[in-house]
Amino acid sequence: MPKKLYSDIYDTLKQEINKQVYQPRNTLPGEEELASRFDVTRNTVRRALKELQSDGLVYAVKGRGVVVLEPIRDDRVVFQAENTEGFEALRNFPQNKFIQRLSTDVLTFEEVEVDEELEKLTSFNTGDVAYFVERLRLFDGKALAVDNSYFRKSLLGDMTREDAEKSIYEYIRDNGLFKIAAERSTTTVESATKRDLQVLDVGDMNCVGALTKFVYTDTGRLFEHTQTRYVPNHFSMVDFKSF
Amino acid sequence: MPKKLYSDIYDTLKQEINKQVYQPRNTLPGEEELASRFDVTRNTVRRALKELQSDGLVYAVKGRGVVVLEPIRDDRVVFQAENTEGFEALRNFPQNKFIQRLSTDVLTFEEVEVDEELEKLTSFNTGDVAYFVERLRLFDGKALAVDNSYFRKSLLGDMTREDAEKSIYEYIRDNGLFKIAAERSTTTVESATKRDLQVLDVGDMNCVGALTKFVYTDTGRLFEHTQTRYVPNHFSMVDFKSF
DNA sequence: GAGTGGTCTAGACCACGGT
DNA sequence: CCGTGGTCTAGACCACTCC
Repeated sequence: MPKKLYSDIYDTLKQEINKQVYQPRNTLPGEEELASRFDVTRNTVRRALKELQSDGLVYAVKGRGVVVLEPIRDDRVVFQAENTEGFEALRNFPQNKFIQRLSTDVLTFEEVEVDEELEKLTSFNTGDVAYFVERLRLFDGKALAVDNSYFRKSLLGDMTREDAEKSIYEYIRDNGLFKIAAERSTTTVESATKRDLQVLDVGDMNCVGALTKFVYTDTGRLFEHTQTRYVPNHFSMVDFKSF
Repeated sequence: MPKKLYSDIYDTLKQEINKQVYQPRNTLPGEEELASRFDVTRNTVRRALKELQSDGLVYAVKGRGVVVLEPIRDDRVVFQAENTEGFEALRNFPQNKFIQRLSTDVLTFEEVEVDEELEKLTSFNTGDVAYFVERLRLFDGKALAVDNSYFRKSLLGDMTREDAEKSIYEYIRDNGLFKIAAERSTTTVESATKRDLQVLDVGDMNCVGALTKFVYTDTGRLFEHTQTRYVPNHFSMVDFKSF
């Protein structure tokens, strides 16, 4: 039944850490010992441990062992875990209690040809045709974010405004076009533009957070460029690095 | 001479991708073929490929191959690559042309006892003694960021204001106290506080970017909590995810 | 010196994509 | 079907930390 051994081990150890079977600042049992406990090779155990480390739960030190890190209390509010994933993902998040309070307005939907300026922004090629979609994201009717997206038409075929109003990712799946492989994003804080002030409920804030995202298909093609501009005080983005 | 085979392979392939020996949207040679080329096992090749993937250069698809992703043009300005690493790291960045234009002012240096409120913020334990350090980061004399840091005293021993004025990380290294293992950070956009307006050159902006960072020692102890508050339009943070 | 994680080899079988 | 990457085994040797 266990399809992937290492992810079973990962789950088990993660639970045990949360239940304090292994306590912060102590080390886990050695890799050899875990290997015999789960009846797998050391390599498989190592793989699970690596995943725990990239989650920020443990940290391995040569010659000492795998140390359980002290936990961090975090009582963030709206939009905690989400992030570079966009609203589509947010709404499908099972743990998300806010789904019903979220909605989307498609403000703009049009075809544009990529010129030099747009090439600089999107990294698409000059001459490409792209869909430009501007979507307003509402929470309890408040306009908290706006997505400015460009999609390469050559990869999407003929898409309609109605498709965009539902979910573009759903459209891609339903038509079996391709799979999403990866995304690269950068986060900044910027002055609010006139358009921001027009469409977003920024209150008396005069700047916005900006999340710029490039998305790849599984054939290596850059297919989407989205800049999400959002009202301060409502979003957060988490990260973990080990050295 | 090659200490780590996989990182040699990683370097080689990375160069070849940049030189367009392997072009965007094409696949790399198969893992087996690369293994025989570099005269290593497939596992070792896979390790190098995994690293390339986490850099966002390639993406592996089962049954098809390892695809080279189309590159992204990016002409960001000040403080490009840096980020959750803090100013210490920024200044030691070899490629950084701005070093000489950067400086730090220690505004506050004091010992505090952790109470309940501070425990909520820092995840330190009530009753701990911590150093509170407020450092202003200047670029060409302009105050672009302020760091509010708490360090657990029990891990640092007797540190002076002078140590903080140089570099706390240097202090830790020189005294052989411990190694930095990992850090967890969250990024948000927040309203500017009175203090922000006092010390930062925000101009007419009324909000700031906030980067909250928890840092661990290699024995698993949470030892630093820093919130960097920075002026809009000068910073960016990059990220890459694959699915 | 004993025990830990880090690197690497040489095999094997499977799931998936394209033909 | 064949070739691809994904998972896993069963060993080996090394570098490091701690006692």
